[in-house]
Amino acid sequence: MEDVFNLVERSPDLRYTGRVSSFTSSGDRAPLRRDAERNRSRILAAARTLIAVRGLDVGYDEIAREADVGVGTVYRRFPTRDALFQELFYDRLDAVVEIAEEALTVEDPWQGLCQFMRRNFELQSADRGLREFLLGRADSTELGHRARTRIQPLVTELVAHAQAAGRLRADLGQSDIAIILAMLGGLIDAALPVEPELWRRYLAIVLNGMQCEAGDEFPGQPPDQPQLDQILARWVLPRRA
Amino acid sequence: MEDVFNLVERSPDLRYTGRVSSFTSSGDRAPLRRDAERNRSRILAAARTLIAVRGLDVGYDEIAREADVGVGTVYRRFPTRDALFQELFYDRLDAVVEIAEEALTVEDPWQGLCQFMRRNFELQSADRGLREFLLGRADSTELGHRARTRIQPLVTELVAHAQAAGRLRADLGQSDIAIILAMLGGLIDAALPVEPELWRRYLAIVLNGMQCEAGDEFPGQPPDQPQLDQILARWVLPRRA
DNA sequence: CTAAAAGTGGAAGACATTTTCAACTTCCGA
DNA sequence: TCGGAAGTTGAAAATGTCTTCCACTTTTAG
Repeated sequence: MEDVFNLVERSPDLRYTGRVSSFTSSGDRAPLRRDAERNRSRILAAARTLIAVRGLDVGYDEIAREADVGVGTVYRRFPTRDALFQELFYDRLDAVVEIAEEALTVEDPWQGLCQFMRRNFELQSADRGLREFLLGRADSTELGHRARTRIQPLVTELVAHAQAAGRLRADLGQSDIAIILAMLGGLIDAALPVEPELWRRYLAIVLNGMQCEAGDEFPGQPPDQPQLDQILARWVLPRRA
Repeated sequence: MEDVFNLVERSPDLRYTGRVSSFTSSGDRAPLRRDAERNRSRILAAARTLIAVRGLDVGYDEIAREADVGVGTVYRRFPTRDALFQELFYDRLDAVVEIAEEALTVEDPWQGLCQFMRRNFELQSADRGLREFLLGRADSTELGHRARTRIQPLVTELVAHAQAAGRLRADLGQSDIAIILAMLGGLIDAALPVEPELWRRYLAIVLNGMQCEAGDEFPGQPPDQPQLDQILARWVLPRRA
């Protein structure tokens, strides 16, 4: 049987592997005292671990405890949550972009789209914070905006190719993909500790439904950009600003 | 074009229409003083409105203000949130059951299943609290348990019929329906104020994917009962116990 | 080595919400 | 009508976070 969705083979591991702060958007910040730099790294390491497991809502006090540092130090270094997220997720964006670019090189454009979605979830399964960030902060922060402008065109292209190849239904748009990613993201959150691979099943169902072969026209339209932004911004309502 | 999903016509309105506390699970409680009874009704009415719009997380103080009653009164009457939810949602269950039973009488079993899902969302669109209750409290409370034992067999039957008719894929189970309902429920939450009917589009996609005609076998298995319970219980993590 | 600058910790204050309770009010039955 | 049980109220205590602040420590430059 042809594996239409390419859902059985696993992708090469894309989890975070090192490099805590070598070069980021704020890589040009004023140099810190040696002890301060050390603490900064410990805070980032602690935050990375905690946020990957428990999401964006972990308290500063908990990060401080894990990093073996006072709360005040965390506030001094990252006065806002967004400053922290910026450091944490800046380079993770490249991983997503890479996934999309690689998917564009796949011979069969439909397989490419499937692969993009699959790898996306494999990446996000390992990092709840990243998932919440990409969904909930879609456009509200500097980094969120950068994420969108880098990733969205690639998705649009993936969609167009798959449609040109006659495999993806013509009445689907780039924003439909975003919505579907968000829908399945919710499932990952809920199912992760129980059955971490369950999303593959429902991704397969959805992909099956997106193919050309069968069915009537889908009701409604793909949401336009402002709608999409609003919807995504509301999806994971972050308790803490 | 045949309207496979029957997604265009709207169902008759099933919103809550009256009867604040005539007979419920605790309909046999000791009689209250007249003023107490009146306050109780006002609290329930206020809570119903607020919770339908804003979800299960509205504070007691806000309910009290809306009901024009002291906070203490709310606590006296409903010492736990679950006691309140019990009153609020007891009869809403019947609406869901009714939807399922009606769907079972539809001639084409596939149409029946589609209709069940569609009406379910129409009901839940109007009541965010109900949605959160049905998802998040799946089995943790008395009423939640009752909900499951009443609704689940009906869904199982709907699924079996649709499969016997050769329209629903054989590798789908009752619990898959539950997961899909939950996935789309998340979308409703996010999209309601922006584009309240958007869920119809993605329901159509999913239903399309669930039909027999195309595609390989779906990976994995439908989750079993304990898995499903855990997953649903985690889906909407309620801030307040 | 020393002094100033930079950095630190964590108690205390601010805040938002939940829960209790003692003084007060209303209702019911005799 | 009246006594007392039932009910109400809202201020205050409890709770759980988030954020600030300053006396103290560490680093660095000279």
